[in-house]
Amino acid sequence: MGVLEKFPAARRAKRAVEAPARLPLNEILRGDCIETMRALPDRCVDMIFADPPYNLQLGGDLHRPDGSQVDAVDDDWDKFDSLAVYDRFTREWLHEARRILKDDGTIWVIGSYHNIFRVGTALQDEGFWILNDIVWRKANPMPNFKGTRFTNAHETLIWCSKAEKAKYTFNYRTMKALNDDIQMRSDWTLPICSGGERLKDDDGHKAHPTQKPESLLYRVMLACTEPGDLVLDPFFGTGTTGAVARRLGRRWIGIEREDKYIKVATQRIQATLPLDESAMMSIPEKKAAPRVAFGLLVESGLIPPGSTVTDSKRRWSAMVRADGVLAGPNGATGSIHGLGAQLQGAPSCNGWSFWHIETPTGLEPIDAVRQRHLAQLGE
Amino acid sequence: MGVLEKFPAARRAKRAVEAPARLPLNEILRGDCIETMRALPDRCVDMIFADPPYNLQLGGDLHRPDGSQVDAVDDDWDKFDSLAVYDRFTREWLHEARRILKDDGTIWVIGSYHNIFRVGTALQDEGFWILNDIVWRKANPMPNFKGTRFTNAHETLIWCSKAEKAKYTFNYRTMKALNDDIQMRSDWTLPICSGGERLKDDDGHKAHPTQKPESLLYRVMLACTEPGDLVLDPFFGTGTTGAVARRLGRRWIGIEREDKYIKVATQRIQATLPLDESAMMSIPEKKAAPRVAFGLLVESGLIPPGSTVTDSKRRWSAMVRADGVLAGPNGATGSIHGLGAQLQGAPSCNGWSFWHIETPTGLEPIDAVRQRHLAQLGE
DNA sequence: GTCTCCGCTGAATCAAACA
DNA sequence: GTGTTTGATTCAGCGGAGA
Repeated sequence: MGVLEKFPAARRAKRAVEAPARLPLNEILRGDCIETMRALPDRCVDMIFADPPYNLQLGGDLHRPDGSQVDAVDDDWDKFDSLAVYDRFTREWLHEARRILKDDGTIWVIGSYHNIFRVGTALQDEGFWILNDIVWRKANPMPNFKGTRFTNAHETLIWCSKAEKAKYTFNYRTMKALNDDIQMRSDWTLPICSGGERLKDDDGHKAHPTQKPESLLYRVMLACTEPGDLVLDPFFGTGTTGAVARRLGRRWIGIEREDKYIKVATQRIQATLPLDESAMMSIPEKKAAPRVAFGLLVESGLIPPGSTVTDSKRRWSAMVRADGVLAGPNGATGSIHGLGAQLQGAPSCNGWSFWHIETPTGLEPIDAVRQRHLAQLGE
Repeated sequence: MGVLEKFPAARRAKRAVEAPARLPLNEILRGDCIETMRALPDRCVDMIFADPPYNLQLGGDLHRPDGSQVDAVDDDWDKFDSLAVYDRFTREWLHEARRILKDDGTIWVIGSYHNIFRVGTALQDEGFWILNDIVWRKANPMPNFKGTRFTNAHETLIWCSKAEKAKYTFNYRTMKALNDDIQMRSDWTLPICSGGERLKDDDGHKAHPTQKPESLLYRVMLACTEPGDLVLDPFFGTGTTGAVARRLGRRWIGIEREDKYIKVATQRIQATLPLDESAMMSIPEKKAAPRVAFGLLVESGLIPPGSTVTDSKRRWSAMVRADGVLAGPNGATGSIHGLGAQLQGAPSCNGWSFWHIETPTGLEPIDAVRQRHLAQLGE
């Protein structure tokens, strides 16, 4: 388990090379999602976003567990039969999705209470590891006209890594920045897709019944992919995933069965302009900065040997030795981290923020010295 | 499907008589929930509220950034050997629950992403008919300390009738009144249980690791039961269900395995005073003011990435990045507030009034965009 | 008595690089 | 793989201490 955040350029470049040349990039593949995924190689996509059907009227692709064909318009088959059919369909496409997902990739699936519990169970059973369930709070849901239930005002997304210990990309800082510097929560309030964003067919009717808002895909992709990553959407519909991927400089593959949606999506994506790269940049993560050993600052004279460091409340102090080791009270010594932990009796400690040096304007964390040093290196 | 609302007094009276005299009313039954339910007769309760173990599968210790340790749920009752074992347990207790539920009764089950998909699947498989899934948005959830995921800020409740065509009670008007005369939605924002409501043991530690807030049960019971109805909670814990039932003039049965919880719950419920009947229909409730992050306007395309913002006198300008961060002159970046303060050399700055966008009619503060967005949300 | 500051806490599947 | 080292990481609400 681990988070890949702002990984080195080498890895990003590797990603671009990894994908076999024969992969159909930035294209809509026409066909059944399961069969079409079967034609794609193992471990070739960085993220999968899936908005599977949940009306159980899935057409001729569905078979009962015994193999017999299901007639979707035949309402004789009971609820349990239909649930079993839906489960089978879900497990099949998730199985293929898992095969073609890279080991450090993630999958997102969106649904409502009609199907999301089946999907979540199938995800866990296939070995995916749930990282979060996300609630999309619709700012403007359709009211419950009959007054028989609560207004169904949300949908649920499930976000999974490929396995419990798998690494995955999560752009924590970017999400925090997007939320006014407060951690992004698992509930997202976004308007439904309407107005000019809602695609219409030639008759002026909505082109697709469940077109998702671009803002939703925008947040998903900003959170869990890097520019250049490959995103697959096996239920492409009107191509919201493709449009947002193009806008954010991600590559994409769409799978869609119906020609009318392929037509609409193709036009839509062609009309979408990629963002300028400077506008796309995500927050540089601290983890990406080159490491600076404390000893380096001592060597450089930025923190001279023999100087004294204290914690912010001056409860403890220590002397900086020439080798970068701190000498604390009662003969205690250690690295900036080790001594800080030792004195506080804590399991661990970030010495960079714990220790401070005296300046004319007051105490300053030694991390500030490191940052100045880093800034100097960068020039 | 049908809703029993404002049913005639006759029906209410009938309910009171229906329950066999031998039913243990307003009592905590000590024992395993499945075995104990087996001893109850068919179709005897009007509602079931269940807060089963979540099967959290937590790993090692978790520390806050300040070094303190998170007091995690490590109780034996939350440990299951596998998902299969958990599923079997879930199906068994749901099967008994279904048997003792009246045909026009409803069941509520609460859970998190660890277990709720298993629960939802099992509910559907047992023949329950999902009416809504409800999201409890926690006003004050625990943050994600390591920055590895989205803050897990909600739990999910599933509300079911006994069958697709079953009648059930839903007090639509009560819910609407409770929500400032707007239909109650499927997402409820409520604080977690803390402060004086949180029960402590003799040592001053929390008596139960997962005590639910009374406000949650209050809303559930107001929505789906009538005074005099019988509510069963098979995982009674510290008795929130019993306390709220008593307060609202409902009858209750609790099932709990552990003596320490029974003891606490008994005291608690004895100390709970039933509401005056006239007071029973209203809840004072403060509505949280919606907070709109700048990034939300960027995501929504209201302020497109790449656009330029300036202060009112056009002394400074900055570019809006895709993540909602502003990129100013000389490589300076920051949030709308942070960069504004930085450029002015001020300790702080209200970015909403400081930054403006160009419009056909001149400069407009970005707060105006926010206000229009809020108006659209209708919140 | 009032206001401010500080500390504590909550159903959590919570690190990564290097030797 | 395993163990060690480095160092990254938090929000809202309540209540007690202190001004």
